Amino acid sequence: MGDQETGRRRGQLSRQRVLQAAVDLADRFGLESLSMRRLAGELGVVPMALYKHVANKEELLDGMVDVIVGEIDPPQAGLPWKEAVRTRVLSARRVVQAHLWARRVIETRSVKTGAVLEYMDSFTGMFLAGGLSPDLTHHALHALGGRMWGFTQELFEDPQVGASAAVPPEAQAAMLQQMARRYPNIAAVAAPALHDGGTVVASGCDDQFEFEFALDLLLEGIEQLHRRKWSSRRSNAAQAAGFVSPTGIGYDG
Amino acid sequence: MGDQETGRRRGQLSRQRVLQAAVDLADRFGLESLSMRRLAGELGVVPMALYKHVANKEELLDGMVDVIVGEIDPPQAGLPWKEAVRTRVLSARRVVQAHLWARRVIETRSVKTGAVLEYMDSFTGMFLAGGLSPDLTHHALHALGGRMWGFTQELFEDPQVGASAAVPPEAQAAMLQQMARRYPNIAAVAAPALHDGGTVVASGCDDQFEFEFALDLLLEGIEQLHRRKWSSRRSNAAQAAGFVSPTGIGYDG
DNA sequence: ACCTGAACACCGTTCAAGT
DNA sequence: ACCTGAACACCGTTCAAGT
Repeated sequence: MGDQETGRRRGQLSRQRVLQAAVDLADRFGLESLSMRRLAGELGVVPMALYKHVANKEELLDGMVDVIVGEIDPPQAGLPWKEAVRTRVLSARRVVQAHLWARRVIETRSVKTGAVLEYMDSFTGMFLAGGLSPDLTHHALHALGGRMWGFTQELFEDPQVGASAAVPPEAQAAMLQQMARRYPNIAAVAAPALHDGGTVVASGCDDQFEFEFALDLLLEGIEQLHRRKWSSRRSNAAQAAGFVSPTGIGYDG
Repeated sequence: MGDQETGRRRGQLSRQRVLQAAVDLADRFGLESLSMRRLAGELGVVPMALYKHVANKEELLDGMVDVIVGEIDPPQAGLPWKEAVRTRVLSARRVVQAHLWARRVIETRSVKTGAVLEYMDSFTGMFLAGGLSPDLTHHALHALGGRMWGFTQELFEDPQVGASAAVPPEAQAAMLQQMARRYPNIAAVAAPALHDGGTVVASGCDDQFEFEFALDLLLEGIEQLHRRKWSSRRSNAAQAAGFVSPTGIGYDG
C-alpha cells in the first residue's frame, strides 16, 4: 500500500492502469476472457510487463476488488441506522450488479486488502453509531454479509499476517494493535468475540451459529408475513400508506 | 436423462463413475485441480475417453451438482413447515460445507438439471403444504435461495429449452405443460408470476424486489432484536426456556 | 539493473489417422 | 463404428539471455 499510481507519462503502465484495464476487460468480455496474456495485449505491452505491477493473477484479482469497492457510495449522514444501512447495501448491490464477475471473484479472495477492510470498518460503524451492541452488530454483519458481497464467512481471520508460522507473538500483538487503530469499529466488534473462547487464529466466529441466525431471521419474518396474509401485490399500496420500504415489510414494534 | 449407469464391467467407465471421481478429486485437491486431463489420469483412462460420458467440462460440472444434490436429506414428514424448511436448509448447508467447491460451481451453472429442479420442486412444496400462498412462497424461495445455495437469481428462466430461438411456440407450450406436470409445485408458484406482467422469457421475477425483500426481512429482524436487547450470550438460556431455535430468535406473534 | 523472448508445464477440445 | 494420439490454440509463470 502506498506504491501505486507512480506512472509518469501518459501511456506508461501503472498498477492503477493495469487494474482498471482488467476491470474493463472483465466487464466487456467476461471473467473467463480475463487472462494475463490478453490483458497485456489490451494494454499494448508484453505479458511479462504486468508482473512489475502485480505479483501474479491472484493479486490482480485482489486489486480489481479494490477498484470496485471504491465505487460504493460513502455512508449517508443524518439517517437512522436502518435506512443508512439499507441505502448502502443497495449501493453495494448496484456495484456488484454492474460487474457481473464481482461476486465470483470476491468469493474466492482469501486475504482482505486495505480498501476492503476500510469499507467493512465504515459499514460496521453504521450499526455501532445506531446504538446496536457490538454483539448484535457482529451477527448482523454476518447475516447481511452474503447479501452485500457473496461471502458468508469470517469477518476477518488473522488478517494481513500472511504466512504467520514464523511471526513472533509480540510482533503479532503489535500488528493487532495497529489493526485496532486503523479499523476501530471492526476492533470493537471483534474484541468481545476474541475474549470469550476465541483464539486469535480461530477468530471466535461460530459459522454454524451465524448461518442459523440469518436463517431464523428470514424464517421468522416469512412466518410473520404469512400470519398477516402479506402479498407483494399490496406492497406498493402499503408503501404509499407510509411504510418505509418499497417491499411493504414492517412490523409494528 | 436416462442413459446413465450403463457400465457393465467393474473398471468400466460410466457417467456415474466419471461424476463421482470428479467429486472426489475436487473434494480432495480443490476445484482448481479438477481438469479433464487429471480426472482421466485418476480414472486410468486417456483424456478423450471422458468425452463419451460428458459432452464437455461444463456438463461435467452440471453432473457434479447433481451428485451432491442427491446427498441432501429428503423432507421430514410430520413437521410444521417452518421446522421442516429449517431442517432441510441445514441439511443442504451440510452438503455444501462438505464440498468446498460446491458454492462456486453452483453459482456458475446456467442450466438447471432435472435433479436440481426436482429438489427445488420438493422444497417449494414444503411451503405450499404449510399453507403459504404461492406469492409469499415465491419470495420466500428467493430470500432463502442464497442461504441454501449461493445463487440469488432466477428460480427458473426458460428451463431446459436451450437455444430457444428456433423452437416453435406450440412446442414451447407443450414443453411448459410437461414442466408443469413434472414439477407441479414450481408451476404453482410460477404461474401467477407468469400471468401478471411476465412473459415466458422474462420469467416475471423482479430481481431488485427480491433483493429488497430479503434485505428488509433481515433489517426488520435485526431491529426487533435490538429493541429487545437480544444477546447471543443469552440465546442458549432462551433455547432452554422453550424457544424453537438455538439462536433464540422468536417473535411472539 | 532492468526488460523480455523463449520455454515449461499445463489447459479444453478438435480432428484425422488408426483399428 | 469406435477409439485415441497428435495437434491446436490457449493458459500462468519461470528463467536465462539480452541490453
